[in-house]
This record gives sequence, C-alpha cells and structure tokens, in this order.
Amino acid sequence: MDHIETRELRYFVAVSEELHFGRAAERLGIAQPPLSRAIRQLEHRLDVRLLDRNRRGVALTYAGTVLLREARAALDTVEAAVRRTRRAGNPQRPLALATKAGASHETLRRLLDAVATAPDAAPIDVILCEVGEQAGLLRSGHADAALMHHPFDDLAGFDTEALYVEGQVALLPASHPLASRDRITLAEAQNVPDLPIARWPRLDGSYPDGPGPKVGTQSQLAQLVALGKTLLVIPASSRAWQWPEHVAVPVVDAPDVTTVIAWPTSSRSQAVAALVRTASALYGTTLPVPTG
Amino acid sequence: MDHIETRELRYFVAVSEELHFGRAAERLGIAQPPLSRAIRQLEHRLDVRLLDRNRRGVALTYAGTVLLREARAALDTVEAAVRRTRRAGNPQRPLALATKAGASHETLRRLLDAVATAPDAAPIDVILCEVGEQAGLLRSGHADAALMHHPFDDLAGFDTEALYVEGQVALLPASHPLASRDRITLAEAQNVPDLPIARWPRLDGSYPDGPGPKVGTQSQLAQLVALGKTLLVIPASSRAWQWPEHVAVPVVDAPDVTTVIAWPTSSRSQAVAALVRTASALYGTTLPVPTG
DNA sequence: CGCTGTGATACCTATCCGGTATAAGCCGTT
DNA sequence: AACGGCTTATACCGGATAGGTATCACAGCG
Repeated sequence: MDHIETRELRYFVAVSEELHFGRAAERLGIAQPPLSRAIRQLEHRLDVRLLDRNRRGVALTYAGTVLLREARAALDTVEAAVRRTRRAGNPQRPLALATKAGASHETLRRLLDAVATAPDAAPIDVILCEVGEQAGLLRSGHADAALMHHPFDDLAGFDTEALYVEGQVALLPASHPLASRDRITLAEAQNVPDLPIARWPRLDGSYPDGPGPKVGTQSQLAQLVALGKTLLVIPASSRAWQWPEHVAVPVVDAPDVTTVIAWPTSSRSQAVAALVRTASALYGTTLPVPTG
Repeated sequence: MDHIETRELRYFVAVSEELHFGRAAERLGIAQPPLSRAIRQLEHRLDVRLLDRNRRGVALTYAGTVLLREARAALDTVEAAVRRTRRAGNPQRPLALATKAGASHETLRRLLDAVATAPDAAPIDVILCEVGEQAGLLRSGHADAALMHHPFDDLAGFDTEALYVEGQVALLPASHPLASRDRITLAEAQNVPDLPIARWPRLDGSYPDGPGPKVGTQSQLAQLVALGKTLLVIPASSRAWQWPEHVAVPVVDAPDVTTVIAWPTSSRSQAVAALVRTASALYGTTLPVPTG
C-alpha cells in the first residue's frame, strides 16, 4: 500500500505534463498500455483519483496537482542524492563553487588565490551562473558551495558564513546630471526618466510592468549598461560592468549587501569546510550571519 | 544507469543503519541474498563504493555516509508527497494545525472560534506538539499549517504571516526577591543562582552544560516551574504555566517574539489560504514579516 | 456512418525480484 | 593448522510484474 517507487512518480509527472498518455509514453520510451496501467495502479495505491480521463484528453484532479508538485520535488531530491553521492565517491573531485558571473570578481580572485596556496584545499571548479541560479545548483548537488548575496538571494535551507558587507552604488554614464552628485537616494535612482531600471522576468517568465528594458541574462544587462540605456544599482564592489565612461554614485538608503559563502545545511564535507575556513579567514572578522 | 528506485534507497538505509546485511534483511522482511544483490546493484549503478565489507561486519564509505543522509531526505520527501496527496484527495478532510502545547492558547482559542463561524472554513484538527516539532510536521505533510514563534522556531522553507509581536516575561515565584521588580534584564534572568534556567536537549540528544535542570518535554518543564525549581522566560501571552503563586516580570532586553502562522511554501490549498486569511483578519493589521 | 484519435483491456513475454541452498572469506579458538 | 562460528557472496529457481502487441470501446466529427 505504501512504498511508492520513483518510476511511478516519473510516469505520473510525464502524463501530467503531457496530459496525454500516448505522448507521455513516447517520452518515457515505453508503450502506452503499461503507462495507463502504472498510473491506474498508482491511483489505487494512493487510494486517490489523480486524473480525470474526459472525452478528448486528460485533466488533473486537485490531488493530481498536489502530487505533481510534490513528485517533482521528490524526484529532484532523489536526483540530488544521486549526484551528491557520485561526487562524494570521486576522491580527487574538484569542489564546485557557484557564483554570479558579474559579481564578486574580486572576492573570487582572492578566494581562488588563497585556495591555491592553502595546503589542505581541494582544487576548485567555478560555475558561473545567472542571477539566482546558485540556489538551484546547490540544492540539486551540482555545486558544493556558492557565493551569494543577502538579501537578494534566497538563502533558505543553506548554512552561510558572511564574508563582508557593503553598500550599493548606482552606475551612471559620466555625462548624466546625477553623475556629479556624491550620493543619491534609492527613490532618485528609481525615477530617472531617461535611465529606467531594467526589468527581470518573474519565476513564470512574465515581466513586470514598467518603462525599463526587459533583460533575461546578465550579458544582456551588461550590454544595456554599456550603451547607457539603463541604470544599475549594485553592490559597490561589483564593478565588473563599470566602463570608463561610467560613474558609480553611492546610493545612501539602499540596503547593505552581504556577500556570503553558502553550502547545503546537510553538507559535512571536509573540503567544503576547508573552503569556508579559507574564505572567512580572508575576511578576518566574524560577521553576524544574516538570517531571513 | 540513472533512475534509482526508492526501494533501493530504503534497502541501503536499512543496511547503513544496521551495518549488518542479515539484520537489515530481517527488518525489511526479505532474505539476505537479494538484499546483498540490491546493494551491489545500487553501487554499480551509482558507480560508487558505498560500503566496506570488512572482516566482521560492514562500514560506510564516505560516499556511503553522504548517500545515507541524502537518501533519508529523499525518502522523507517521497513520503511527504504521498501523505499530502492522500490528504488532498480527501475532500472533507479537516485541516491539521500544529501548535506548541503550551503556547498560543489565547491565539488558538480565538482562531478556532473565528474558524467555527467563518462560512468558507474547513474544520480544524489541532495537533499539539513539543517544542520545535511543528516544522517537521509541516515538512512531512502531517500538518497543513502551524502556529510558530519567531525567532525560536526554524521558519526556513515556509511561507509565514505574522500575527502579533510581544515581549517576553520571566516567570518567578511570587516570594522571590526579583518578583517585586517591575522589570528585569535578560542577564539578570539568566543568572539567578537559586532559579537556574532549564536545559533542553540538543539535536543529538545531549544536554548543554550548566546548572539548570534537564528537561525533554513541556510537561516536565511545567512541573519544574510549578515547583519553583526553574526560571522561565517566555512570550508575555504564554501564561499557560503561570500558577497563582507566580509573577510575570517583563524582561526588557529579551528579543520580541512574533507569533506567525506558517505553511509549506508549495501549498496552494484553498483551505489553508482561508485559514491564513481568517487568522490575519483576527489580528487586523499586516505586520512586517519577520526576517532574521 | 465510418473515420480518427483517445484511453482501456486482453494476453503474452521477459525481466528481475525474492527465496533456498550453499560456497567463500574472516575471525578466534584449540 | 584445522575447525566452528559468523557473515557476506554466488548459484539457481520460481513467481510477480513491467512492458510489448493487438484490439476494443468510446467520443467527436465530417
């Protein structure tokens, strides 16, 4: 009665995504009848109707939508387990460190230099990712640790060690009137008519309303900044995109950004511990860990 | 090569916990040879040695310890998926609301009264639990929502709505010298020689050092408070344990406690949403969500 | 009324899971 | 060194069940 297998969950997810037994079976590489039978058996074992087989197709019941969400999460967890185990089984595996492509250049350089000279440190693979990708890479076991930024990144479920705190600056073309100011406010930065702040997609892929240009990747943003088409408010040290014709003006009331090194709470790896130790030694003092 | 089944993970966890194929097989209700074969096959599919079969027994390799931890988490997630789906499939299921046995009595009473009169609200099963149990119940799908206390409880991974904020008080026997004060400090409360603060077990079951009595459940603590054997610092409204011969003295510098209603981030349930709406309506204003 | 597209059913095959019997390896003992 | 025990691995068999093929049942639609 209990003891669902991942195979059944995979099958259910496929059918739920295709809403079509034939296509789902094809995707799974099996024939349609066994798939129908497997789903039926799953429903029986859970004692719950998961799908409405209407004329012309399939629809999820409410319980089906719940299982779809939960099954995806469960399958992700299993996959992460496999990935972490495989990584752990490789003795000379390098540590995978995820970091945003544009930010923390200086931190990363110092960290890599320190690791290179540290006797107990494993080699490091740097994974450059887009905004917000680090959390997923950590959760899925693709990365062992990540440089992240509080309060921008979602640190839930990770252990973190704060490395340093800094204010934020607005990047402006040197010719812009605001560029001569020695500091501006967040409200001013958000209401520059000729330099609207870029819009990032939401989780569902749609864009919020507003005047700013739509961007999906950091390179797109870098392009827009270089062209002087958008205003950027970023941590003071993230100057990777600052071109000679740009000026960085401190934004006084923007929230401070804490750069942290994060790793999965469960991780007991020697190598990760050594990396964290190296990183925090670089920044000397123990800062209060940001929570929330 | 990929596509591990939960059965394999269950088998591996059993062997890892018993460190003995025979006993593990017995626990699983199968014979020993198929279990050996299953583990061997798992190792082969992961391409990782998980166990050292030494003379006289079995030991986990490093990769094995990683998989043990990850497999437990994965199995928990699968179980939670099953449980949530089953609950979702039962249309007239009551909502399970987890709450600490001793705290939030008044909140709970008001909430239940409000729910009883609300037209769109499902019936509620209250699950009274020990300190810190709510998070596990929410994660495992045993509970749909929980009353929790920031910053005491771990809210990571949950959505929350703050209900109210309050200060903390120290509960003292009326005869105690400090009882006549109209307020005390945390430092004072923590250094009362004849009323040491009780010690709770850590996650691993061991107790921190200190003079206070060891407690494991809230009823034990209640007993000690009633006997005047320990000093308690608790949210001002949690007077469930306040006996007539006790006095509550505000602790001025103790952190404020926010009572929140929490639910799994993934939950899209109508019933949970209605409950949260009812709860926050009771407390009128929208408080800032506590972070950190 | 057929035609088309869908999921369900029937039935067969093959995989593989689990059981029994037994071998092989490691220890401590004599 | 041989033996008895304890534990895991191997060999082999039977049965459960996953998966394949063929076909049915049913709904929409021209």
